[in-house]
Amino acid sequence: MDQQYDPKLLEAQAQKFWSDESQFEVREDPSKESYYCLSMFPYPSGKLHMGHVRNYTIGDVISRYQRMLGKNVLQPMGWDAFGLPAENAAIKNNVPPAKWTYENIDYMRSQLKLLGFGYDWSRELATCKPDYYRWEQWFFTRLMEKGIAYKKTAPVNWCPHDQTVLANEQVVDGCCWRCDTPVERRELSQWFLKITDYADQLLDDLDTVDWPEQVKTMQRNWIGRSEGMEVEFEVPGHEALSVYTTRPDTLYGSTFMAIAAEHPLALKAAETNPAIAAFIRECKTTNTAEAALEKMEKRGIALDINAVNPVNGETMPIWIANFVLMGYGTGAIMSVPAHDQRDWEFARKYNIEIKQVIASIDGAEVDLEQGSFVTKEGVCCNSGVLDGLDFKAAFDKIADQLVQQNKGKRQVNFRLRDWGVSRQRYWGTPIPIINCDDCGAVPVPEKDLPVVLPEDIEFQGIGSPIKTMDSFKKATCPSCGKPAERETDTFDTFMESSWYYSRYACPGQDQTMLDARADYWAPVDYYIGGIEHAILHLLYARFYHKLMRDEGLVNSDEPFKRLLTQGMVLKDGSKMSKSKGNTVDPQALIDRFGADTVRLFIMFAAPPEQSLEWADAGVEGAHRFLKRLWAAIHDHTEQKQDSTQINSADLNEAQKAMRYKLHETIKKVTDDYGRRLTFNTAIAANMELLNTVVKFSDDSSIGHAIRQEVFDNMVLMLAPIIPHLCHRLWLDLGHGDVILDAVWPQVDETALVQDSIELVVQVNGKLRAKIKVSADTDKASCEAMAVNNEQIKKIIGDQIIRKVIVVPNKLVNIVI
RNA sequence: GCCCGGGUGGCGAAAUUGGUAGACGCAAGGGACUUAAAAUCCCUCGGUAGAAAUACCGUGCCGGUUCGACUCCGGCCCCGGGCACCA
Repeated sequence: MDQQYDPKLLEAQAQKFWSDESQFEVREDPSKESYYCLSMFPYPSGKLHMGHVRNYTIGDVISRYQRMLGKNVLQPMGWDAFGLPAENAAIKNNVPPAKWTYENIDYMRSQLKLLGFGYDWSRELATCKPDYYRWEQWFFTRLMEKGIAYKKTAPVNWCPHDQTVLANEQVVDGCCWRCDTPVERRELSQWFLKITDYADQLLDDLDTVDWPEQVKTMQRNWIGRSEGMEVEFEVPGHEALSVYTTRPDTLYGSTFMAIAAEHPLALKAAETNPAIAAFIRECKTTNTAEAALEKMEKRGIALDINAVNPVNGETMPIWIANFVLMGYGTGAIMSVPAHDQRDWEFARKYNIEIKQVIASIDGAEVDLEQGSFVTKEGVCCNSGVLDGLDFKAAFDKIADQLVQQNKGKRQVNFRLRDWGVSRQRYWGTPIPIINCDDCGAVPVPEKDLPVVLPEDIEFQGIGSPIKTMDSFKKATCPSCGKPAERETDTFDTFMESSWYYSRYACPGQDQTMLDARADYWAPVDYYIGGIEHAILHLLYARFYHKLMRDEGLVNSDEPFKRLLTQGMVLKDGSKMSKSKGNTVDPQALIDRFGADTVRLFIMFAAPPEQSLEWADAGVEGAHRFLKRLWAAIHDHTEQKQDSTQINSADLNEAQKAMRYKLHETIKKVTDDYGRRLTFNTAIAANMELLNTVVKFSDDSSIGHAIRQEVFDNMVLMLAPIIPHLCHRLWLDLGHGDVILDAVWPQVDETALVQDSIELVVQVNGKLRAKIKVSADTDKASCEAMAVNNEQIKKIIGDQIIRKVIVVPNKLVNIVI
């Protein structure tokens, strides 16, 4: 065995072995339990960052652990290759997005290989390749036929100077990031998927998945099911206004209506009122992002028309307000300033009546000078027939009355909005539509798919090049055969990332989107990725899975059985990012210390779900441990000894203690891997075990046998985390098999039997003494021994013992 | 603004079901080995007081429940993630 731990050599050897032997290529095998472990695939941005390293190390550790439990483990990798950064790079460096993307993929793939991740590379996919996105195009045409895909107008951020659509990210302080021109909101006709049709299923099926509760809560809140009423407000001389409210019990306190700038009533008023027209123009200068909308100053202008409150016939002014959007709901709301903070602020600003209709439950005075009174715990007042009723009773009473009078209906609403999938960009999947003057939007027939995105293009400044490319645009209507134009918008990249997990199961399949292999592997047993994807990506993928199920492509309801959301990698307290200039390049660390050190450190620094504070110095500590492990096993294997059976009955105290420590560690580490997923504590436990075994100086043949047992198990326990080193150490410890398929360590319960335990003695909850007692001493004896302990006697003195609490095998608390 | 998290030594963290706060590691200080350095090994290491034994204080802040609270409850402060066209 070599004297020095040489990670470069040893890692190259292990990786060559895995690759030559195709150790990670798997096939469907009905005789074995399958385990599909998936990490969120990366966007090929250039090179790996620490967040990737963390994500993929977690996935690799889980995969290797599951394999040691005897499962048929699939761990694939691919590239979320379409997206905005490629276009930005194209503009900046004058390189086609395709070329830039493929070069990044090549480099990042080589980095993943250096880190030793056990991927089945024969299944690799990139979403920008036609053999992938053709099925997405085909599926979209199926969704059109089913009416799930449809067209409507929706607002986008528009830069009037560059004449282009901007992503929210490209709007900085309300202005275009390139030319600083104030951004406008503009309505465009776009494709949508009816995710709202699946809102109930998406909500209900959350109960069936083993996900972190916080992620499920976020999704539930995002879907936002609410029970309320749609209420009609008459507007004399105009069409009635319909609004949705979850608080019909406050109708008597509604003192004004607010409508969106794009609302027909507003547009009509603008024709004759220049002030209103100007206000509407101003309203269009807000970003489409909800956060921006919520944070902006709330402003409005009154129309000279009134609505009629359906419960009491009172007239209410109608205002145009910049915080009401046409696209969400009906574009009109009823405002109750006394019991809604935003309405309160608006009413104060414009001197609108504030009328209290909910009284506090204990009758205490409500001060509406300071702010609104927002509660469901209260009873109605100033509300005619509702007076004295609580929320539920008032809701039911007014609902029944309005339904009877034909002025409203009960309605369940969702906050969730349909998924807009059109993007006015180049580097994405072409939407497979031909727009014909006579036939409208016609899907491209299956025989003509894929609609291939031209890759050999030049970026002429701003805007998608295919929008002006005749060779792409000119088409023949599949329906009537007349000249027509191909759709030049592309899909939202969330489309590609919504089904890639199932496509991994079907490599080489060029006849259908998915085949029977998808159901052997899917649903994914463990999905690992950043917490930043907790809502959008995961919700869209869940939706897509249900769409595929309803198309008969898969037979499960949910794509991801279990989910692990890893925390972010931080440096100096904030997220590592190029713009902040606080990135750490994993490559330099791999070059210097080897992949095992990087993997070990990143798993040791924090539990997976927690954010991880990067510390360069800690990496050296991880490297030091590997050197110590190498040296300890080296020392051990140098000593030639005959093999001896360990007979637990014949061991001396030190030998028993050593085996106790080993099996206690196996028990803890198995729990850490399998249930808790706290790899940091699993590593710490093995560090303790190493510290213990190097102090175990027993030259006897039994001592040697115990050391062999310790090292064998230690290497097995660490193999998923530091696979290269353990691959080598396993051979050096004399094993002829491959550690990848070795069986996970088993606890020897007889080694865990203890004669005596340490009992903690507290006085008034404070630790005052520790006493050694034989295991399973009964309560009364524990109490007697504690009270008679010299140390404890001194503390108690002549004070009276009021109570003694005994927790067997743990502690005694004496209350004086 | 709304939704979801987090806050423990000089630093990363541990304490799993309400039961010994700070395991493990980093940094720092002292020592051994060495011509020297690196590497390695040993010791100390939450704060205050003390030579020490020990005592008191200590898990963002304020209050509560409990024999006992980092852990449970109420109220605040600060930091992070998401908010539908970044991925």
